[in-house]
Amino acid sequence: MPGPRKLPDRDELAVWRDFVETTDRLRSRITTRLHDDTGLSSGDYAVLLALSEAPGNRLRSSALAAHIDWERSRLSHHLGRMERRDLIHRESSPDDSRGAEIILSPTGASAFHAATVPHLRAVREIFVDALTPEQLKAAGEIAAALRAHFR
Amino acid sequence: MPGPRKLPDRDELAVWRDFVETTDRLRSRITTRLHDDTGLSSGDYAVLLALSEAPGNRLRSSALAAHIDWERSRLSHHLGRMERRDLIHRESSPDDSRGAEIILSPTGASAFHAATVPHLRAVREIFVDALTPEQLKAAGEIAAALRAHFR
DNA sequence: TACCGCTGATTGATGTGTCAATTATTTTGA
DNA sequence: TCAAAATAATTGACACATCAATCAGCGGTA
Repeated sequence: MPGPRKLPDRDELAVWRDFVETTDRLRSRITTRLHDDTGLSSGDYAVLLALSEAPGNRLRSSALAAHIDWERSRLSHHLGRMERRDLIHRESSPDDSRGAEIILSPTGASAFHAATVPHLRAVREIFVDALTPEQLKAAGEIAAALRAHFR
Repeated sequence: MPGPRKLPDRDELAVWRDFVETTDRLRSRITTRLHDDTGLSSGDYAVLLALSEAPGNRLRSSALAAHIDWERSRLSHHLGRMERRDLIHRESSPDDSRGAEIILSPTGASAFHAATVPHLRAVREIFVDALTPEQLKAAGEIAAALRAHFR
């Protein structure tokens, strides 16, 4: 009687390879399309979306990081690049002078607004339209199962 | 009568966001685990796998790029880093002196062999074990549908 | 054979992600 | 009160991805 299987079998491994490779290309298609259409990276888009939804279009850096689930250092570097392009700017926080407030700039707001429709269109064309309603539902369930397994 | 929908609806968008975010984390978990367990990145692994399976453990750079479906420039940069770590080395091709032969080094071969079991174990634990057999099958079908849609 | 275009591969610039170390400020507690 | 611990954020170093530009060698053709 065999013990618990430790390694994936041939079929499971094939599904894994297909799945990673395909989801990788999927992301790459969408982000390339976003960049070509709008000049924004997916990181830019995530930051701008969060700021757009924030009251006053401003967030503490740590709150922003928590909201989009990024490491602080990643965010810091990214904000530096976005600030150079004038998409956001930074102010020091009045209540805690070690904190920084990130503010959506007019340039950033208009870039975001110009990006949203083309981006959503790309999501529909590249992702949603590729799947049947059942497959779309299954995709949601698979994502949920994987997340639940990330103890 | 409405024309063809152009944009995803609320539910479709929610599935999209869940799906990308989750597959992103999935990849990140697996690659972090691979790196921690073995010192290899997923790029390293892909290159070493291809060389291990090649006759004589060597491939023309262009053949390697085609095999793992990478841009040439990406591969060139990556091989430079791998060469510095002595995982591979390069020779100029005898028949066409523009060409480069990429050769698996002993260090590279043993790193790859030491990595394969831990890597497959991680794939099982993080991916395969998270899904029911039906979900795994659905994942394969979703990947196939997405790829088919990448005209 | 001498030129010109094509191909194989590398390079440099820039953007991105991660880790470890650092700086500045606030909080805690003896 | 004041030194140590905790917190907010940045920085530097490096790996990685993509794009455009470059370089060397091959091959066809006038």
